[in-house]
Amino acid sequence: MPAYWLVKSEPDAFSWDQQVANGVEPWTGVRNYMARNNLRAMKKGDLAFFYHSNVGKEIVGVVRVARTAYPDPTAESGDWSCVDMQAVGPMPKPVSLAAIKATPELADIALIRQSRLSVMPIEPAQWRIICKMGGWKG
DNA sequence: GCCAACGTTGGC
DNA sequence: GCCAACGTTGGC
Repeated sequence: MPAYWLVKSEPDAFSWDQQVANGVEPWTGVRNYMARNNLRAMKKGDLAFFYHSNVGKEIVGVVRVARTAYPDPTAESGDWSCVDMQAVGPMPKPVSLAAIKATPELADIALIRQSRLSVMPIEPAQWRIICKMGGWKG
């Protein structure tokens, strides 16, 4: 059984459309220890929501971990990691931050509680609720 | 564009 | 090792 995650990207920097166009994409640039540790805990086949921060503020798609953590080639120094993400498909109905905040069952989600974290785990129950909200047929 | 939250840095 | 200053993220 796969684990579930949420990864954030500013669409101005790297958008869902680019992820889809590229197919498999290295998820680089994470420079936060908690987020890095989450990257390192990912297993091949794990699924993650792709969230657009700043612009859109909604979950727009689902990606799969295609390669587990390896040294981030974009890091000039330090002990940083990245994984490879593969686009699985778009959310039929993107799930907005406002909709997540308005859902009592999602009040504890890290997206709200730790708004600055860019890579975070998602509980299976939370994953199912968001999939339902977005019309995702997993 | 502002500002709150919060992680990181650096002086002591 | 503490903590103030600083920088960054990200919602509004």
